[in-house]
Amino acid sequence: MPELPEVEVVRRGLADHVVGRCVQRAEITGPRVARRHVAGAEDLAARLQGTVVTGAARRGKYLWLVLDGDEALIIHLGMSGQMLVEPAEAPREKHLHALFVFADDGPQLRFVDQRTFGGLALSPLADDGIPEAVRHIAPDPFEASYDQRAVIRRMKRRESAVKRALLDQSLVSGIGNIYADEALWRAKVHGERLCSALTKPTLGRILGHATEVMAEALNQGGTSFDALYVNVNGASGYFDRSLHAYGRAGTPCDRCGSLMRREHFMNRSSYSCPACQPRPRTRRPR
DNA sequence: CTTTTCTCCTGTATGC
DNA sequence: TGCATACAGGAGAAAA
Repeated sequence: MPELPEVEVVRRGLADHVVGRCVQRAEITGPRVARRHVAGAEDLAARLQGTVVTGAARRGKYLWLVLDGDEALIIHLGMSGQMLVEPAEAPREKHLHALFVFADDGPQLRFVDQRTFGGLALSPLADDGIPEAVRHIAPDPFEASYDQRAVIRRMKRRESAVKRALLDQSLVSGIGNIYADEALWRAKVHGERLCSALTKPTLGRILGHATEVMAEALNQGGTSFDALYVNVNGASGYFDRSLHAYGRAGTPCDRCGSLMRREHFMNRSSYSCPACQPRPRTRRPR
């Protein structure tokens, strides 16, 4: 599942293979992929025609192509989205939702998404380089504007579980279920403990571990890049052997040997060590 | 305002 | 073999 490191790998691929090229024609297939583009799929395709891609940027899990320097094509990969750079004669993928043909003779850019949680939209770029449609997302830990002390202050005031806060993209962006579990394992904290019950140094350690584990994943994901295939499988394909918590239910904790457990939280799975990460004593009110 | 739940989607795995 | 069900989960709308 694409979280920040995987999305960054895709961004780098787009920077290498798409920036500097002029869109001759765009096909948007079906309304769902353009559901965040209020004017609709046809409007999106029409407005992409003739634009020049001048940059590829990212905040958290949001990715965008800068068009002619003043507009952004927002790309969200959702759960299963892929950006593929392929020759025109490559067969159409079953779940192909968007196709970009460039004015040069180079390869096409395709958006393929099995579960269609992802999508494309055009959004004006603000002065700070962030598209309007991404403004509600907080900076991710690798941005210059990221202020960890401010994030800690906001977290400390929250009465919700710390894992919920880690997954809240308006607090800090880029962290998904996998890296949240990894950060909590490294920090030896159970995800259902309340933010307000943790000390600021502990909250800082958790955020630091989240940043660290994403940086490590990015280092490994970056090596997997294939010139003609902008990969989205960084976590599942390359970093998974480095995971200590996610998907490890029933296997020994890499730190203490206790058998890792799986619990359900926020309609998804959470993995943790019962010895290193004890549940909070007082059950949260429902 | 804050916090939580629901919903969107389809391929894969599992159980009866 | 076939059918039903669980699961994967990001993010925004809706509800509390």
